[in-house]
Amino acid sequence: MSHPNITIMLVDDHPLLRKGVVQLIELEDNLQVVAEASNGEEAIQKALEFNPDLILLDLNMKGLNGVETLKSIKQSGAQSRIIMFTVSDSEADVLQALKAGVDGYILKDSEPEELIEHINNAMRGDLVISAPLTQVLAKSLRPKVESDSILDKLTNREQQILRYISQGDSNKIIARKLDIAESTVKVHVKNLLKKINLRSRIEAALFVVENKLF
Amino acid sequence: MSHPNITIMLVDDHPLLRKGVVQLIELEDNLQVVAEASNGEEAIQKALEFNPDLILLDLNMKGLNGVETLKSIKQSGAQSRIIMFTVSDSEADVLQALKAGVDGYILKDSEPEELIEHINNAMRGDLVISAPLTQVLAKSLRPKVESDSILDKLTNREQQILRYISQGDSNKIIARKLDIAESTVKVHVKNLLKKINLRSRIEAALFVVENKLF
DNA sequence: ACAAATCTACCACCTTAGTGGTAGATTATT
DNA sequence: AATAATCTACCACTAAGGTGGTAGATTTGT
Repeated sequence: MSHPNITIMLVDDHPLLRKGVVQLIELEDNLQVVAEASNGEEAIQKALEFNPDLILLDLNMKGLNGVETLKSIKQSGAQSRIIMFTVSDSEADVLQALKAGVDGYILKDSEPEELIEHINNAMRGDLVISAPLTQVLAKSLRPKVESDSILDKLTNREQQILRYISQGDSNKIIARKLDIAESTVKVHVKNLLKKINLRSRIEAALFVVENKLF
Repeated sequence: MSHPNITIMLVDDHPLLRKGVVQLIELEDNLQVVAEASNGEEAIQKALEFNPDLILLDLNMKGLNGVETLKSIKQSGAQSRIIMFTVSDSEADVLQALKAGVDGYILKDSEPEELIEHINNAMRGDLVISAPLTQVLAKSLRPKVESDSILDKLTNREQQILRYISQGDSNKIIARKLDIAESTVKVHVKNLLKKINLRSRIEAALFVVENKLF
């Protein structure tokens, strides 16, 4: 099954944990730990030296943290797939890692079989994520509840115009689309900015997308 | 354990499936199906009539689809928690439902015990999502690969300024932050807009957040 | 050491955005 | 029927954004 002989580098500042994972991995015929590192700098250097197929990277390390290390390794041109292997299920950590382009995010409290399965899936090209993170991810995609009330403050016309602003339209273009005068558009923009207490249409546009208002 | 006596409405256009789910649910002491509907319109009406604690809503129905029905029920002021119960694991469907504010998204091929557990968790206030959707959600949070190459076209300074633009800063403020003249900032803005072929800083800001560039 | 790219700065000019005010027409609300 | 809110429109003015050009200083690559 799965990939023939996958080479792996382990990055974690706890020797005991590395030992455990190595033992687990070496039980699999097709998996082989070819390098270990105990911090980010070492990881970056060894990634180039050993060019492993896959890197299991701890998130919380002294010195360079996981995300910084990840970015460096990616930038260095190494072809390794990189998986975060960490205890943190905090939204910020998960999102940061995803945005930095990890190929997987696995929690350390996963079952051993799960870890092995995830490794194999990652080498198949999947983006692997520990199942318990589903909630975390879903939440970050949801609109904030509070922001609804802000929309309520705006009249229909203002909401409509805010929608166009958040698409990057200029006042002139909005006027054309709504078939009203540009001066009228300006009035609405002025009023809606005041209502939601923002200083410019850019802030308004960013506000819309960040809060997923529409 | 968990909630005492949860009232549930089932919405699905397949009578057989409803039958099966009803039987499953009625096995639980604290769960009770108080209403069924076979389409969106009926669901909206009965949501108000029976005011169930929880609504299991099919996504693909004739007439009003699940998301539209969801929005209507929410707007009508019903207090019910609403869970999508569907076969679709497509990214578009999941995201649409989340943005519309569902309280859960459960796949129909879940194990019966899972469904029961999800229902109870949802009533505790959790956002419940079937585990197999983790990948789907994670992917939608990732930056698009192609957009990296666009960043490569920009010089360091231009990237830096684009970052500020995407935070809503004006040229004047950017100049202050970088301790350079506003006229210089304008030069960089002019050049970066030309390079990524956009017409205004708003489009640039939106481009950044939509592609999760930083 | 030289060329190319980048960063800096200024200028003039035009466009777009935002503010303050007035004011008529339409739509809800009471 | 009367009031309030909203939508429409215009004006004048200030601020901010964007374009085109020139040009010196610095960094990078060869």
